Amino acid sequence: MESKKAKNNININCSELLSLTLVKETMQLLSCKWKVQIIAFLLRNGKTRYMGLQRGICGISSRVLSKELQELEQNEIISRTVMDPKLTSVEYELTAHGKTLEGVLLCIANWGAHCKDLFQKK
Amino acid sequence: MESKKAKNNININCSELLSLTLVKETMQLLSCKWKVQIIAFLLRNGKTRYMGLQRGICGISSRVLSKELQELEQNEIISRTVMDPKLTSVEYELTAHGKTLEGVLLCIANWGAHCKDLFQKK
DNA sequence: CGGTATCCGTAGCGATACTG
DNA sequence: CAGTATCGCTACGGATACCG
Repeated sequence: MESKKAKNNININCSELLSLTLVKETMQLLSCKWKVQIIAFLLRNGKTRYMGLQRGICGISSRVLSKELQELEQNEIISRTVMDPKLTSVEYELTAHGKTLEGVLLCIANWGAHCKDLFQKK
Repeated sequence: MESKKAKNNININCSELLSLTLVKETMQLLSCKWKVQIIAFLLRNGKTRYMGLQRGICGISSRVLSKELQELEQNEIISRTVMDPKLTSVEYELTAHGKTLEGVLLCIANWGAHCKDLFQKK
């Protein structure tokens, strides 16, 4: 869009730009209001049905749950399985790929814990 | 691993809830549109002035930059130093605490890279 | 230079009703 | 049960203009 005005002393090399892009993209995958909760829930509880998710994740509306599940499915983080052809039972679970997010979430949680310690000491 | 599932309710134990809270809170700290870019920029370039940030982070408006810097400062991720009492020079840099986010960002970027590989193979 | 103040459009979320 | 459809709100972000 805009022209890069990095004529001054700002240099960004390729690999750094790349990793920044990766951070941004990954954050976008996760930064919706409920996505991390959905993922965390599935990490803990495994395969779960639609209503199970809605009951387990307190406060999420049907509309939003549906939308975020679709997005997670598009990104192949979760899989959707229709157990009953009459749509009376659909199961969601993390894909193998989705499960690798556990490490990322732990990393984030760890930092958060560290952060809390720091603020409590003051 | 024993997971208690009541008929209607799903029980989550304390430590799990706690870590989920930590993930959510940390995500909130970072999930504004430009924050990770500000942090990444400061990780690379170190101490930077206001205009330097605005030039370096392509597309951010003055208003938003200002707001996000304030929030980052409140969370003690960055520090703000007035170099000139007439406000002609103000420098921002990561605090020691802020620098610990590098690991988290790397973790996220790594996952993103892994993720891309996976999609390209298909 | 380093911000605020103001205005405005849109995306995101919530609540609710409804459908197959 | 597993979703969509509809509506309404508001908070976020972008574009200026302006100020000390």
